[in-house]
Amino acid sequence: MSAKKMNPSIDDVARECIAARMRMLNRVVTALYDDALRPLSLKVSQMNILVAVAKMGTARPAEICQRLHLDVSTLSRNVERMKARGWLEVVAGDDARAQPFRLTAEGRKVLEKAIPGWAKAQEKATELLGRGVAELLGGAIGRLGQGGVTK
Amino acid sequence: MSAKKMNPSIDDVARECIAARMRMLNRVVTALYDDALRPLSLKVSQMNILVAVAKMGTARPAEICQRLHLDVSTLSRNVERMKARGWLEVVAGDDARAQPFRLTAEGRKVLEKAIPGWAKAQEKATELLGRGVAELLGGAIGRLGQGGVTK
DNA sequence: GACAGGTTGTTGTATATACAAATACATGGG
DNA sequence: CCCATGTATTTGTATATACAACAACCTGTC
Repeated sequence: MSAKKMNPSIDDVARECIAARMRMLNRVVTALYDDALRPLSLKVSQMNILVAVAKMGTARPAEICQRLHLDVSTLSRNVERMKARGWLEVVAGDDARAQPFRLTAEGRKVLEKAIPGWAKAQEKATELLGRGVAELLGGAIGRLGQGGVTK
Repeated sequence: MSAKKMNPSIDDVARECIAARMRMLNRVVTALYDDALRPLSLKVSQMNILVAVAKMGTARPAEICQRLHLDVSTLSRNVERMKARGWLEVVAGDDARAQPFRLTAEGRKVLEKAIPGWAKAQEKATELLGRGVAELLGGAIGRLGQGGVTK
């Protein structure tokens, strides 16, 4: 039926575009979590960074970016805001270029306070997306292989 | 195993967070399309709006926003840029508050020139996400029901 | 040990995004 | 007709995001 790879039409794009759907669901899902976290003035984007740093202990920007498929400049600005809030702190390393950082006590506290709200949003998201999509996302991420497609 | 709804830990968030996955893949997938469209100085975000307008003929901002689950203020800025590029034009309506617009000839031309690049990106995205993704995502979107969850 | 080339981050610029507040218009009740 | 209330959009502000250009630093080679 729909054009596979031969001259798709505008209608085909409208009907099939994966980016459009992905982006739309991203907006909806992000809003779900951001709403739940709003009382903490925390957004899910920042929470995800806090989680990554928590897991890594001390992390260099480049490492986080590779894990999250985030541009380094994006992370730079995000970290800037989170340092300003007192959630992250830089720790000197041997390589003077690197700016490795870790959670502060404040950062960990915020992260822990965020979990109940996260859980509520996660439930709603699971219900909305269904098991299939959740698995799909996990599978695709596995297939990315650190820095594959995007790099 | 992993905590269902009782006191999830930071590790649980790291392992399971749907928003994190969705946002990560959104970045990767968006980059796929944006790369393919770069020669046209077009981004997939704008292309999706052009497609929606093309399908609707003449569209009011609020309608598009409902379809795409986009905030009206977001659309307002996007449309502003696309009007400046000569891709969209406003058409007066009976309600003086409304700003219904449609594609210009230029807009349609750009959209059509974008399709081959789109098709290549779509192929890569399909490969990355697996067959049937579009349908899975579509299912979730169907479940949204115009303005449901987000509204 | 100096220089070339690579790596790590930050900064400039532009778009995408949303919330809140302001604006402009419409509409129904007196 | 006028006002109160509601609806459609824009504007102010802040974050998220990426690309390009730059700055700072490391490393291997001669």
